[in-house]
This record gives sequence, structure tokens and C-alpha cells, in this order.
Amino acid sequence: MPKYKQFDKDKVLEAASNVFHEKGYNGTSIDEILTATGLSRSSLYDSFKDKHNLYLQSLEFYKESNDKKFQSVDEKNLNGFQKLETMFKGVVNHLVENPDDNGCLLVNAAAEMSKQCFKTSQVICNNKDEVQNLFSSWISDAEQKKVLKLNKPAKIYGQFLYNTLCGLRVMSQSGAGKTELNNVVKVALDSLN
Amino acid sequence: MPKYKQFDKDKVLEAASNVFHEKGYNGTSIDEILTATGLSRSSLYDSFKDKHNLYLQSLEFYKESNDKKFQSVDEKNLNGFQKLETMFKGVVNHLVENPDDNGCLLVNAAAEMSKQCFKTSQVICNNKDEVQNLFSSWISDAEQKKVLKLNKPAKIYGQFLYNTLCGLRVMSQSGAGKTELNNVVKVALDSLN
DNA sequence: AAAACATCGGAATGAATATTCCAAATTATT
DNA sequence: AATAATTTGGAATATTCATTCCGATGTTTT
Repeated sequence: MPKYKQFDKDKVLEAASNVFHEKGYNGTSIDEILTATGLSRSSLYDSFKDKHNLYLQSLEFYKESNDKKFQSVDEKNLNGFQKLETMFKGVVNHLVENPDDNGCLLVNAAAEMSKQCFKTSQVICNNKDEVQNLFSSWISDAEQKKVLKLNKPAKIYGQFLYNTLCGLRVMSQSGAGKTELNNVVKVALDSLN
Repeated sequence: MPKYKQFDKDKVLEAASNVFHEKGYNGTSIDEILTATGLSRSSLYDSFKDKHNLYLQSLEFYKESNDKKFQSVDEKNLNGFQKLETMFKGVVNHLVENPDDNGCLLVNAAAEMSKQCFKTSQVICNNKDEVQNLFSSWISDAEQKKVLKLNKPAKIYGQFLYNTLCGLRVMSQSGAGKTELNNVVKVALDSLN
């Protein structure tokens, strides 16, 4: 066949991250990844070294495509509080409309792998810090625009809201329905006033 | 050896749940469970049927020992809000003092297994409902005793606080430290006023 | 067109896995 | 003491798994 790579690396990582998302690291076999990606065994090992390395790259891919969603909210012409509302509404909608979606790959990775793989924990920790900082900046913006009047530093609310977000992902995997998730978001956002 | 069972079933389930807690379902082998419990292969299969069944029993055991911690807080002579404070302080303390503790077995089970095993999801969902109800009753108590003045039904705050609790478990597995976790609890509890 | 090169399919390997099975060991009952 | 009952240790089995390897296939370059 080809002299240069025939497959789209991003497509492969997307397919792989879907499988890992569904079944976890220890729960997915290489064979499942091969059928999901359409790759041959040799190509996979040639291009991705081994299962563990593919997992890490899948995590990074998932994180980046997650970042893009946050960025698209960030680019809207809204104040920080409205961005928070938009983002949480989007998360809840996604969880409700995709009941078979297995939560969040990064949360699942934190639960399954963080204590067993340092590199996994690094990806997760970086994600946490980035998202918290983004939330904090939104909150600062809302404060500056006098939409919110806070009695704690914005950073602390960023931590709190990230915690709320993680909770939502777990709750959706624990049988929580739409109204339950909406209630949580409502209380969390109301607490900013 | 004996004519009647020689091992303490609770001790076995405790040891097994520790291993599952550390490595997850798919990440632990029967051999690891045998060495952790000290049981022989035959005894284990004789008494617990198979790995999956042992996992479910370990989940139940973990859930019940968790329940006991909640009950011991509930039995204190405190108003509902103080019970919440005590409970969250206890959770954060435990997470901080046991940094190698792999979060919460039930949260990890939700992430790893809830979409692949109905019985697991049942245990998790039951736990969610029970804990939410307990929290709601504490909040109602605080309202009745005029410690809190709420503008939403107590049930909604129960959902919110359970969400906060799940978040803490994930955050601690994502590299969050003591002050970060305390900040989250502070904002969550302050939001009740 | 021929040589060089990268990818691919699939068989092969070897280790790890969950589970079964049987004989030995031990205690309770008669 | 002997029999019945039950657990246990460890060997045996049969799958599944991640990974390696090689010959075949196709593409680019000369």
C-alpha cells in the first residue's frame, strides 16, 4: 500500500478515545481498538508504540477537543456569568441527550488510573488547573462588569465550580436525571450571588 | 481443615474491597485478591461464586461501612447544619490524611462499571438516593431550628450537596490539596444561607 | 521498469487470566 | 474409633490478552 501514512491520526485517536471512554483502560482490548479504528495490528503498534501510549494520546486528544468546546463558549459575546450558564447548560444537555455516554473520559481516567499512572494523573491535573483558571477568569469578568458581587476571591469560585462539574459527571453515571442535574447547576450558580 | 467456615466473611470482603478500591474491577486479578484475603482459590469460588459476584458483595460491604460513618454523625447531638459541617470536614480530613487512598470505591465503580453492569449501577443509584435523603433531612432540621433560611426545597439542596461530595472524591484524585478541598466545602456550605 | 521503502494482514508467541477439579486435611457426629 | 461433612491447596484447563514478526502489497523515486 502506501509509502506515507494512510490513516488520519486524529480519526484514529477519536475512535480509540471513544472505546476507552466506554470501557476504561483495563476494560478494552487491543482487538476492540483495531475494529473501532479500522487499523491493522502492525500499523497500530508501529504508530502508537503500545496500548498504554495510545491511551495517553487518546486522553490528550479528548482533553483538547474538550478545550475547544470551552473556547467556543469563551469566544461568545457574553459576560462571564452568562458564559458559565451557557457552559453548564451545554454539559447538562449533553449528559441528558446522550444517556449512554459514559460520563467524562478524564473523570473516568482519574478514577481508574490516576493512582497507577503518573502521566495520566498529569493530564488530569493539568486539565483541572486549566478549567479552574478559565472559570475564575469568567467570574472575575462578571465581577468587573458588576454582574456579580462576590465575597470571596474569584479563584475560590473557580475551584468550587470545577468541583460541581466533576460531580455532575459522576451523578449522570449514578442514575441522575435531567431535573436533578439542573437543580444542582441552579444551586451552584445561585451561590455566586 | 474445618467443618465450618474458618474465615470471617466481613474480613474477606473488607480486604477484597480494598483491592478493588485500589485497582478497580478490571485491574485486579483473582491472585491479588487471594493474597490480600489469605483465602484459598477453592474457598473463594466456593463462598463467592466468582469474581463479579465478589465485586458486587464488596461494593455492598463498602457502602454499608460508609453508611455507618454517616449514621455516627447523624447520632451526634447537633443540628442538621452542624452535622453537614462535621461530615464534610471528616471527608476532607480523610482525603488529605490518606493521599494514597484511591478516592471512593463507589465513585470509581460508577466510572468504571455503571454502564456495563446493571447491578453495579443499582448499588450506586441506591447509595445516591440514600445519601441525598439523609442530607435533605439534615437541611430540613436546620431550617426547622431556624439555623438556615432557605429559598429552595430541602430536597434540592440534598442533591446539590451530594453532587459536591462526588466532586470532592474526583478532585482528590486529580491532585487537589487540602486548601482546595476546604475552599470547595466552604463555598458549598455558605451557599445554604 | 526496477529498486527502495513504508504499510498492512495475519499467523505466532508467550504471558496472564478466570475458573474447575480432585485429593488431602480436619473437624463434628455417631 | 469410624464415618460423614466440609474446607483447602495446588495442579490443570481453557481463554484471552498484548505484543512481535514476516511475507505480501502497494507507492514513490530513480
